[in-house]
Amino acid sequence: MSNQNLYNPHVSVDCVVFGFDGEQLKVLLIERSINEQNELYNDKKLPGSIILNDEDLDEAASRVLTELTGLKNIYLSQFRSFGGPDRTKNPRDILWLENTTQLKIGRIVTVAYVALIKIDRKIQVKNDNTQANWCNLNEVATMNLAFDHAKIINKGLEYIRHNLDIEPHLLFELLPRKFTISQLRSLYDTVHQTTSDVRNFHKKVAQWTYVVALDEVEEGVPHRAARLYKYKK
Amino acid sequence: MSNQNLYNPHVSVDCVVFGFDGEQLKVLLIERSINEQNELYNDKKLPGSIILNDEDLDEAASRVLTELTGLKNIYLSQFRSFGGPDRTKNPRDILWLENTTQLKIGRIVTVAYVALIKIDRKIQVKNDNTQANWCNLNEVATMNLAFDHAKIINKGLEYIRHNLDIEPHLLFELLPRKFTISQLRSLYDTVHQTTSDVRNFHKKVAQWTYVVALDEVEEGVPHRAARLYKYKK
DNA sequence: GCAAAAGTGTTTCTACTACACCCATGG
DNA sequence: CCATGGGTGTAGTAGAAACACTTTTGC
Repeated sequence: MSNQNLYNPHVSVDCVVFGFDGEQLKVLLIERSINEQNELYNDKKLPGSIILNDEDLDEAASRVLTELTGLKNIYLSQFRSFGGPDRTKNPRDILWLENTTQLKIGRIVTVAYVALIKIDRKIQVKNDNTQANWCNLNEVATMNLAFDHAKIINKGLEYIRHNLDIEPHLLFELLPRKFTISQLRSLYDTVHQTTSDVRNFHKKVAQWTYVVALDEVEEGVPHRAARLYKYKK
Repeated sequence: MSNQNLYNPHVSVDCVVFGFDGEQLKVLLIERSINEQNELYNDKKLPGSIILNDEDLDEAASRVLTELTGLKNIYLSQFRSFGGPDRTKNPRDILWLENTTQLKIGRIVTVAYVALIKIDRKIQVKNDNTQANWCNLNEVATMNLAFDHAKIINKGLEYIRHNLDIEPHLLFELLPRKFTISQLRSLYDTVHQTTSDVRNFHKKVAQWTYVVALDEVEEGVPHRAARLYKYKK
């Protein structure tokens, strides 16, 4: 990526990529190494990028995800921008920025997106020396994160919590194409921070016209196999 | 405002300022004149500004409102950023930008805020040659607006529609300190695009502990005077 | 006394809650 | 045959919706 492709080094996008492993929510983070006085310092950051010339914000976020995962058509929603002057106060972050962009950086305003992906889709990191990992959300607080990325993750989580009430279809972006009611309930309860009654939840889902039963059941489980459902329209 | 105060001319804030006149929602727009080939061209724009050095996004939006209205402690909430490369494709907008900032401008990413103010508060425009007017929301579609400001206003309206369900207190930012249940219902229905039943609405409000009745009634009306209420806490 | 808006209760329906047992399957 | 999770119905409660007449006041 050559410098003249860059729009300007003052605006970036960052993506909070959520996944669900059947038990808890995960977030996709990039390993970052900084060579500081000949000592390697490791931490994590959100996938993100400076905005390219002639690129819309949404396009930039979409590009970041495609470069990172090899996937297209990922659910993406802008939720907030962060631009405090103290975002880039940490000397390690400044060092990393200047090494990465080869430019002198003042501060960066970043536009943050939430992305939802099915964790079973195999992620193929295109970029050679980039490593991405799924991290448990409740461990994020104890990890070292670049810039204000911990804050961004929290705001992103708040955002999907609010929006699942309005747009319940967001749930299905996180589930496999064929899923059981248990999986759906587990995800629903994780996001809503509730514990639903099994029977009441079945009734609720039965009224969701966009969840349809398949003539299939799950396989390879050491107990009665659950019916599979899919999301429609 | 001297140029070295400016952060950089690539990031701005714009404020969608809503008011309520008792009948409908209004938005505060700035008159803009552009001298184009010795002909004056007039249109309107949202109040906004480039971000200053060492200024947080929220601070910038707050400053814009204080400079414009003379008021402090206005409800403000960031809702979305706009950064499409075609935002600054209109030659008139480019001309205006260069005249205003005295800088060569590529494109601008703007962070948009919603502000809610009581329309009875007298607005004192500080800036000499700036004129601000309350415009009816349903006339916005037919007016000439700078940049993508029409789109920003629509997204801002969507935002408060969603958020009034979650934070009903937002309503009181738009009403006078003392208000009648009718005024509250009228505003509620305008924002929700509903027509509430009068009795049911009274019952609903009676359960809102943060709406308290005063020992006062409205004055100067040619019919039975309505009781006044205030918002508490 | 009339025009104009304020204020007030009851019934119905709907949506959510609580709660316990039998079923199918693999080992 | 047993351990594990899958699947089902009913009764009670609380919140939303429908609906019409009397009251107060200025003119």
